[in-house]
Amino acid sequence: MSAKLKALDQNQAIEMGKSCVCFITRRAARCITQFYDEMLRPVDLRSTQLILLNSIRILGSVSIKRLAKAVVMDRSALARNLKPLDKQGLIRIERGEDLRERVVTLTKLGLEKATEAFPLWEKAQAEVQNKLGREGLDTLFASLSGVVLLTRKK
Amino acid sequence: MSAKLKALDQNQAIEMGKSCVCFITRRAARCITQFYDEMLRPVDLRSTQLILLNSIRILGSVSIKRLAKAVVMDRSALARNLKPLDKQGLIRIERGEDLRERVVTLTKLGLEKATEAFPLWEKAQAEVQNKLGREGLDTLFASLSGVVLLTRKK
DNA sequence: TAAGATTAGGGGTATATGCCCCTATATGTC
DNA sequence: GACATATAGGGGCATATACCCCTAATCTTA
Repeated sequence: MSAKLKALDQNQAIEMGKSCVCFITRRAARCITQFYDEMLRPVDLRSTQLILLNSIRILGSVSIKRLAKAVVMDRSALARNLKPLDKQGLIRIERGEDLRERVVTLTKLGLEKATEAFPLWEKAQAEVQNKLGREGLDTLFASLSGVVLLTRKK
Repeated sequence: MSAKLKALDQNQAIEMGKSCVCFITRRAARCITQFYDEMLRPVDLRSTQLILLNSIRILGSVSIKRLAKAVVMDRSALARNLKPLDKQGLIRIERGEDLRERVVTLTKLGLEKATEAFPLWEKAQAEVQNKLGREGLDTLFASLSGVVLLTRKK
């Protein structure tokens, strides 16, 4: 801080509060996460966890690195998020052929869990879709996907 | 789990992976947060922290409860998020007239910090806006605001 | 093939976030 | 004014998330 700046005024503050993409996106993520979490409570899974189980279901046996890339998440954060799933026996984590790698696999129990969760997810999804309308949902997706692609490194 | 369900198949899994509003929103929030965080690094503030400082700047002295409502966040989560700001002397937390309340106020240092951060925020914001286009940004806002309003309790 | 470069993960540290339950304080009612 | 109720926060617990740095394993190249 070299030159003395004119202090942030109320108008600037309001502009930031109203238009900040980071704020609005995080806020929405909080709300939506709570909503899905609530819907998933009967099967004792958080939405974040279902997302991971489902991603593993899609990818099959997959390294941490590749899974992290698929869900666009920091590797070490992902590794930590996998721990509760491992502890509950929903996934298995083993050394890969390449000994540097850890390979993550869905267990039988994990597949069952995802299977139970699916209809609940569908219901949550349907409600949100209902509220936003088909069109609203499409534009939301387009915007958010755009954001991911454009701010993502590498 | 009473009746035996048919196991989640690949198509269902892919549908969930592609269309889950929770997933896509969280993913976008992660990316955008990283982007803003990086831009704000020179002033040693995280985007979440700037959002809070700015909200306090707008509201003036404000109780935890009211601030939480303003940013649509869990009270206790918010209280915790305020701690690092308090520790750095950017805000002050005092008992209110109503002794149940804690009143949060921006300090001189906090205002300075927000002031320094503002141009960096503007730059980040401009870049995102640039990428999405004015229109894209507007629809994004409309959708995400809609989501917040509709999933919010009370 | 041995030395250097690259890659995959893990651990440390810090923050962000929510739920539940407990305590302190107010408020409202008889 | 005493008691029931409602409200504001705090603490415990668990998870989510990122960055940095370290180690182990693999790959590249002289």
